[in-house]
Amino acid sequence: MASGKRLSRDFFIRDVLEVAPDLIGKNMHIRLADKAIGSFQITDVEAYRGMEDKACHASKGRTPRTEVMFRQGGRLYVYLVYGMYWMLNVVTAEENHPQAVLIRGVENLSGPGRLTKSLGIDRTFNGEDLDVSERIWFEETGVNPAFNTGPRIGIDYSGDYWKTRPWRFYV
DNA sequence: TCAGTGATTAGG
DNA sequence: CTAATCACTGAG
Repeated sequence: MASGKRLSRDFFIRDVLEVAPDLIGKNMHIRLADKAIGSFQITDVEAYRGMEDKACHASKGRTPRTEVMFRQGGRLYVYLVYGMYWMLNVVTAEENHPQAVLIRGVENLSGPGRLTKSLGIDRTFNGEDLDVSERIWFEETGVNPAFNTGPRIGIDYSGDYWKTRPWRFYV
């Protein structure tokens, strides 16, 4: 597939368990504080899948915070955790299928909280449309790095079944 | 191992 | 209104 092409809505309107591993090796482009566009290859993601997934915020139903996850895929879901860290997620699937991919890391930036802090991602990115945004989007690269799978991080509260789903994908 | 930090949510 | 919870990080 050609590189340098923006991933359009159709890429994200698929099941999160297809989209999440597919994002490994793709480039995230973002307008930085100095106005330059940075390009970062994605290395670490997690899938959160619907209302039945007890680790997914949408499992508690539709709330103001989770509203964007219920929309059609291709937008960002950004929220604050522990009063300090913004988490960057990409909404996937069709409308009313609340799913999202947490971007845990990109090349040279490990950890979801450190990533957003470094790149200047905050609440203003919540709901951003990845089809048309001029400050953040994803691009095809043509590379498909080998990756590992494992349980998701920081969701011990979700019970034995959900906390052991191997829905983390990382290089 | 554990405190920091404040938005979000359920409940009274 | 109160209080619990939290998809994390860095210090010790």
